[in-house]
Amino acid sequence: MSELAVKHTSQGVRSPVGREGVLDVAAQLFREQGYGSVSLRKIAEAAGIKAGSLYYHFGSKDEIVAAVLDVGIQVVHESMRQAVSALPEGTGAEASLHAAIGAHLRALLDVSDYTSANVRIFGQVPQSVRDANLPTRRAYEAEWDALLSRLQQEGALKSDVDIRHLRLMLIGALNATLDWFDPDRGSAEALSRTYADVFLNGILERQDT
Amino acid sequence: MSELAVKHTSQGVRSPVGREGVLDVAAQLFREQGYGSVSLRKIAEAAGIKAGSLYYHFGSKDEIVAAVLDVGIQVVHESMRQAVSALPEGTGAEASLHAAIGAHLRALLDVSDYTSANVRIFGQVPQSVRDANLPTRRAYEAEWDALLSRLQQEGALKSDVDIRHLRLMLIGALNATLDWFDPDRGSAEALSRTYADVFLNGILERQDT
DNA sequence: CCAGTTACCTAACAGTTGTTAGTTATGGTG
DNA sequence: CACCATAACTAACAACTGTTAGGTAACTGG
Repeated sequence: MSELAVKHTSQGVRSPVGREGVLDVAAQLFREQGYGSVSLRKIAEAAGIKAGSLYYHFGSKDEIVAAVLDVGIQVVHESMRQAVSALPEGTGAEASLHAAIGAHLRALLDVSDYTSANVRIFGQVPQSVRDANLPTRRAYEAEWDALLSRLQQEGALKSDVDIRHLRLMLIGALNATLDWFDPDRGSAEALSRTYADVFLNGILERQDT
Repeated sequence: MSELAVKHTSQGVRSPVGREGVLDVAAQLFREQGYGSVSLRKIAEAAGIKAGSLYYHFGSKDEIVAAVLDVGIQVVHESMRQAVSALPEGTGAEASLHAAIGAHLRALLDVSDYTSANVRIFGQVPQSVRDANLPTRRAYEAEWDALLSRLQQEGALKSDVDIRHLRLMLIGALNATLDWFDPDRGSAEALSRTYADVFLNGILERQDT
């Protein structure tokens, strides 16, 4: 069930688990159980190999978790970048933000064990591992800041909101969904509509229209 | 430095660390380092006693962390409940929500190691410990739902927003501040103003006033 | 002054952890 | 066929984990 193990292709060729197989399994375990309670022996067992064998592919546990963290950001970054740049030129602020929010939530909730593992365990890993992940994170944050700044300069966003602050609030709120989101009770799609609406228009009843 | 240890009062009476001293120290360590990397020996050392002695006050490590988690919610619950009920009758939705948000953020960022420890480690502790903390959590969540429902029934909040959803989004965004908030770069007070404004009015530029 | 309670200490246990060294089986290449 | 890189395996290590049993010093009520 949980064994990737040694599969045989149609040619009868022994197909090794390999570095990627280990990372896939590690990302899934980290997402499900957090950092502290996932030992190298658990990762190895789920991958269908023995603990010592992990050291053929990686130099340490830190190296494994660092790789998972980096891929996690890269996936959501690429997803968000692409979603926004695919929009027709002159797209309004509402649609742009909605696209970015949707991409982030889909990567987090639907698509990637790596991204959800990153959000889940980043606060649990050793300082050195966190530091190693920082450059990748900063690149993603810069992408958001660029989008928000652009919208603000176009006059679509209030001029008095601090961009960094807004980004922290937004991504913080999105990432928090990981703690309670249940795919059986709603889609990431629907969620992103709700979030975009609240952030753009607020929750106060108004007498315009 | 980090030793509570055995202090002497003015009468020369030996004052023990005691159950509360242990919990105080444990809450601080959990807040700073997370759950997994705080061992009983670390807690004991920081409290100025030996690891085995912890079992005089507690039956297990789970019992310690469970106590920390419960107190954490109780503190923020009491803080929020009191802030809202202290408002003059007939206070508007904006002021009410601002008070509740401010109370939550102050407990989280200024006041309590217990509350911040709860937010930080809840996702890291064993399932059984999480379950034990659930009733206390639910009571706090119910307090928020009551407030939001009241405001919605008064017509102050849009009628189409789901209360549970809104509460999850709001508390999620507030708790996420723990990951980046720096008391040297701003106050919890100022933060709560920003958050209340964004949630109530949104970030879109409008042409009213 | 004695008995009892409170709050600690000492020393050890069994299990788990990340990690290492040395070995082995497989499949492609000259 | 011989050679070699790849990708595993086995077995052990020292350190650390939560936990337990039994002992001890100090203060308190009778």
